[in-house]
Amino acid sequence: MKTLPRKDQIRLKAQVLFREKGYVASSMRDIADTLGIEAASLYNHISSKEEILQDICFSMAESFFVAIEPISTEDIAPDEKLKKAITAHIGVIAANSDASAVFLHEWRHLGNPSLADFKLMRRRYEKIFAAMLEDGIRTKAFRVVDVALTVRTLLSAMNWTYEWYNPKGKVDPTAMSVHICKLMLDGLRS
Amino acid sequence: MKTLPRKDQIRLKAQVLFREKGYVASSMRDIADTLGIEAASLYNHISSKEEILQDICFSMAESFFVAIEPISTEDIAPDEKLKKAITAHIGVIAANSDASAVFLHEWRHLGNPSLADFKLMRRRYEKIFAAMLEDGIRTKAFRVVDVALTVRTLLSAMNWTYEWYNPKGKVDPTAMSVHICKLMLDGLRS
DNA sequence: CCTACCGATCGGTAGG
DNA sequence: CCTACCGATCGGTAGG
Repeated sequence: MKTLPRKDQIRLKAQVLFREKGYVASSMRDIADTLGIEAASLYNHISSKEEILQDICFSMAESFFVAIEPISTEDIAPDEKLKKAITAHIGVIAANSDASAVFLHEWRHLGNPSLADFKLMRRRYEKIFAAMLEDGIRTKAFRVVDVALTVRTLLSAMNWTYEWYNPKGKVDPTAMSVHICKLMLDGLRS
Repeated sequence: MKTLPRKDQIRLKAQVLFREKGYVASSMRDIADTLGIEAASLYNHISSKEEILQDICFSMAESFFVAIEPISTEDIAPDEKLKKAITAHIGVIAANSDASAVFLHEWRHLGNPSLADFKLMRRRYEKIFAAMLEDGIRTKAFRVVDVALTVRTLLSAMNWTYEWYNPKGKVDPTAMSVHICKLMLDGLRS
């Protein structure tokens, strides 16, 4: 039961506020209140409000890459690989639902150069999924689809799931993953 | 080439700003600047900043209902009905991409009672899609799925499309609809 | 970590 | 539709 470093406590509380009210509408005083200190005291641990947002966004990006990259290089069937990737992605979201919400919605309030870096990382991440789809198309495991469009649809289908881990988990991550895998691979038709 | 009423001009300019910077980060002075007037002058046409957000959110909600409700009562096969509904929904987004972005992301900055009304409308809208899925499951056109979960996945798969009608339309709405219909009904597997 | 405070900006009003 | 202005609040700093 070790107490976290103050900086981590700040990020954790800020995540919840940023998710609930949005980054811009959350003030430093709001964050300080949740910690029982004055707003000015926050600046002993962080240098700016935006630094908190940066920490959240980039550490989440890191988590997604760490989860997905090893899978992308595995030598398994395309449909199995995609399933593992979907499951891993949703697993990261489920384990960090507040941070995921912030990562997904508040990144645009980053200033440059962080904003440009963030967009590049996102493109890199999309390309990993694109490569998995292209592999599947080439080996005839998947039908021919517009890859860019399918990647975006797939990511959107996964990225709303943080909402279900809101206050208390309604559905477990495994069930979500199984559902989305099946829907994306085989569709709704019986 | 009739000039729009000032109030509509305000909403149109605000849509673009709210989409780009978010509702909270967009000031009344920002909006006034795009119209070449002073911030104080806006209050001759609207009563508050939030009223603009309300107008955008509720007029979009209205557009979605107007598009989807007639389809929901048609007497056609479940898969055809779902296709028409997806096409109609994406059509509304494509025709109002700025307002759609605001509708989808900024609604939470509504105050009560608007916020509560908005959430109710959204639930009503989800139920229309849920009923279409349940019909399909009952008649064996669709396989048995978790309906609530599938509705959310489907809506998410459709609702990112406003991004592709950003500055200039990259893809036409018809292509987007065909793609998403096919993916949702038959999946990725060949 | 606090007190005390800064300049900037916010949504909005009064009065014309 | 403008000038002039309001109180509130913002992110952040100085100094201890």
